[in-house]
Amino acid sequence: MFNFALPNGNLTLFSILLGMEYTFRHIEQKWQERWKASGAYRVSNNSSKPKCYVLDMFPYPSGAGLHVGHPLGYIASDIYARYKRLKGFNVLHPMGYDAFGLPAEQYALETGQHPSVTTDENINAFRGQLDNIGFCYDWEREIRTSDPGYYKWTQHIFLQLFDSWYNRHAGKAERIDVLVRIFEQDGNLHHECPGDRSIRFSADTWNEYSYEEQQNVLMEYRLGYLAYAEVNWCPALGTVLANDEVINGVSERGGHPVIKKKMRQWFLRITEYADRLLQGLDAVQFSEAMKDMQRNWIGKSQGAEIKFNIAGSMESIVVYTTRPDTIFGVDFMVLAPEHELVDGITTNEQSEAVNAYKEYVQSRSERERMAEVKQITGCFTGAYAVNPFDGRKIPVWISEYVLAGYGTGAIMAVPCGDQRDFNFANHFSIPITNILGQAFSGDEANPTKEGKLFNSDFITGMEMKDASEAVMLKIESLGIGKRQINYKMRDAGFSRQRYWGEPFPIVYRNGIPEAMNEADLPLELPFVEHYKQGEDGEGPLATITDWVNLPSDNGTSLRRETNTMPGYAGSSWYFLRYMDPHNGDTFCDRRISDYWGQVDLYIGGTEHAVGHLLYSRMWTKVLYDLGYIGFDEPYKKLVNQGMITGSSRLVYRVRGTNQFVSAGLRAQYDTDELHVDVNIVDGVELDIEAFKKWRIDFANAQFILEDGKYICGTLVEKMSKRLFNTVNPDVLVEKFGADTFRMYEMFLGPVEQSKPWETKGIEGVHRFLKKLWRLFADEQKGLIVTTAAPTADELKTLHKTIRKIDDDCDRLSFNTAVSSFMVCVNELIELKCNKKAILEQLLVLLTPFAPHVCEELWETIGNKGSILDAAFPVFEEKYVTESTKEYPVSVNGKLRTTIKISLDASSDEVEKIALSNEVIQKWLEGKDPKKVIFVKGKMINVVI
RNA sequence: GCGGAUGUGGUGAAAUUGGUAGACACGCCAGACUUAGGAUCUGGUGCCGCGAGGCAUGAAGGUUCGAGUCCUUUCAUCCGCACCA
Repeated sequence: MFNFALPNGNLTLFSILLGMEYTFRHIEQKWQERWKASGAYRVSNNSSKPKCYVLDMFPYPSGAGLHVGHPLGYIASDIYARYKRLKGFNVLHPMGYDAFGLPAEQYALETGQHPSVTTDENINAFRGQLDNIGFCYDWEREIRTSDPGYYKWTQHIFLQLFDSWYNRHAGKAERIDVLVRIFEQDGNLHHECPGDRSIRFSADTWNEYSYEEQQNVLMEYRLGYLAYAEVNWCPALGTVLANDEVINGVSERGGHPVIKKKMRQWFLRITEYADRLLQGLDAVQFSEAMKDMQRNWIGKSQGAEIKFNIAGSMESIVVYTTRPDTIFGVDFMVLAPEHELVDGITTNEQSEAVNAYKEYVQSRSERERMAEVKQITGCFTGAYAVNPFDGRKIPVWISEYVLAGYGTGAIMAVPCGDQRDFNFANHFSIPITNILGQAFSGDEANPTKEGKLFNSDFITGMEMKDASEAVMLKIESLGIGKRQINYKMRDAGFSRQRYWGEPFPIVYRNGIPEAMNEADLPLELPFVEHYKQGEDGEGPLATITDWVNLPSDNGTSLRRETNTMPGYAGSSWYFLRYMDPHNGDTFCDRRISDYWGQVDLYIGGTEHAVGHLLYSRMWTKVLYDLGYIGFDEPYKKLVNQGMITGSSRLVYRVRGTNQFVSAGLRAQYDTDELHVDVNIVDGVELDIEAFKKWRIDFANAQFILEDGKYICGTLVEKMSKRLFNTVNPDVLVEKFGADTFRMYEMFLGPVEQSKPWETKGIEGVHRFLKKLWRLFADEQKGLIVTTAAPTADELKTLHKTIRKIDDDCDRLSFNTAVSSFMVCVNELIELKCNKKAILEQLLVLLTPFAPHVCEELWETIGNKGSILDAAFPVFEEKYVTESTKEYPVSVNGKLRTTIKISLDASSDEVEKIALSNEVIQKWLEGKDPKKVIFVKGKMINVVI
């Protein structure tokens, strides 16, 4: 009885669904189950289609779960992945978890629960929330950095770093045994030691070195190496603290003092890659802002190292300066308080003051040291350095604004050209030499790099740029210094005195680190009873003595490394593992990484601008150099999603009472401001009953209302549980559906832009989907789609939309895409269009955004196969071409009227029409126009 | 301190190449339908002005026939800064 067509082409034969309603939850669950059962999102590594790799920065599964800010980037990448699939690409779109980290360990310290247990729980909760939103991830490729099957390969790659050095001549990483052969033949004469430039040795010397001496030298070359560095040590807590956990020099928990403590730790020699990391930026599509941040972080500068002798001493100080031309303006010298020469040059009279100052600096964080401007601190050492050019004696100071890690840890201060030096000189009454002539006012420094020098001996009268070169040549000829390129970037600290991270696959044999046998990987993280740190700042692993100490045969001591790797270890290469996640033989088969290649689109937060991105770029370059992969930049295109801030709601309690006054009336009372859960506020109107139930102490609250309502105050701030302004996506999905939620997140604004969350507007998007639904179905009549031929207007609407959506998706401009869908549906309603030919194309366009409802309607109107693999509609110009244009006509640039004119009209004709227009006539007041500007298809401007 | 981003109606925003500022929504106002409405539909809505018109894209200048868009100066807010992830 169903196989007859009605004469009017109406498809009501399908309308067994009489009373068809948009039951979004039912539809979404149905399709999520079907897609799962059919493996709709499974991705093959073998395909004749072009590939596209769309990646999200994977989340750290925190206990707080997802709030609406998290999925913003995931939704954008999901839409893009689905769009590319419709466009005929084989799309890799995976997801996983950055599962090692401090919060889980902190939680374990507090509750005794093992981090692996809480991490699993958190991951399950995250997964539930992610699934709810309907992402097209291929979950068979899921990775977790804390999974031994994953971190086995993190350890493996670390060993490759340990086993490599950077050959500056070849410009790439090479194996350490290559270096050993070089040393055996030539010593290190042609390969300056990156760790310590003073290390020089010939082949003979090398061959005479003991094993230990050789290993020590090699350590100065390795890309993964050991060195000493300071950590935040909190004696009261017996713990090393993250910067995060230190606030104003004391521990966040308990407020105990924190001091710097030197410890032997692992580092990655990322500085060897500084130049390639800079150059690589030219070949990738990151925002200029992002590239600038990375360039700034790398901080390449060209300058000179100049040696100053200390008067009356055998010591000399090497300073680094980018302005050798200012050498005659040097009025004092500043050493970092940690500089190794400080104690040696300090005079007896000053030693007490210097020691006191050094103690003060010990308590200061690096950021405080750099940011402090109001308070100028420093201490004179009593020593004087001698300017190598004019023999002038200049005082040597120490101050916290000079950092030990940058340059040589010593600067020559030129107060007339550098504001910080100027302030310092002023504060300590150090006389200032003027080498800038009129350009220096005496009131502030002038940091100009253009102009002639005064009062500068042999470079007086020279342009600064030329003077720089002249001084450089002189320094070199005198042998008191050399040209030097410096980087602000430092080698990356790679040790954490923590439990919940990757153990290092390193064993110390009599104190000398050795790589573990690859066959013994992974070195699994052992279970511990407690998460307290070992003695002297060692990680918790140090407390498991029978794990740390290995049995040894011939009296040698064998001890494991007790630190673990930092959070960014696992995330530095995870994009490779997704390609080949189950491979037990290698971290990623070369053929497979050759197929997938670079990540085509990487979406994540700007907070990773420097750290994670630089580290993973470096790892990629190393793996490329060593021949494991065929490309040396991991991410071809990077987009940073903006942060969604919370929009908090405030209530005003009259001080000392349990009475709450509405926002508009609060000025009349003395009130305290309280954050209220945004989920019990509709817009700004408080749900009073829900409020009373929210917390026991509000059960008997009284209210002073305006117009019968309680209106809340609003405040935009960070989204955080503490401020009761988090919104759980689950709640919105339940109420409006995943499709609405996805589209609303996109509708909020450009993906890259930060914006406050406002739940209220979601109804507009939900209304849109209901309107879309009603193009297909009527609640009484059921399905109303017809097979009638579309009209020109309908085709025009459709094709305008195809062009816009295609373009917007390509540019990731999803907010404007959603608007275009709304415009399209509004127009189709206006046209009363229920035609299958139009609507099914619209469904394909929309399916990346609202996959569930589109699949449902796709099936309902009788299509076979999933809409996920439909072909993206093809735009045809002929349906949208116009013959006339309503031109805006301005007089002197101000819009006065619009006139409809044929697009074929010549400029003479257009001018005639415009000038004869009565509105324009009025403005002309009988005069002749000076000129008429006509831009075809755009506008007309009459200049009087 | 250094670096980055953002300022457009009551709100989120649009304006892709210098060419009709405020599309699309939220909210608000008025109306229709309804037993009902937190459903649906229709109309209106930047500000000032009765109107003609004027004023409007953080502020001040500039370039241009024409500036939200380009240039200079400036103010405000937010974010990052190496052990949070």
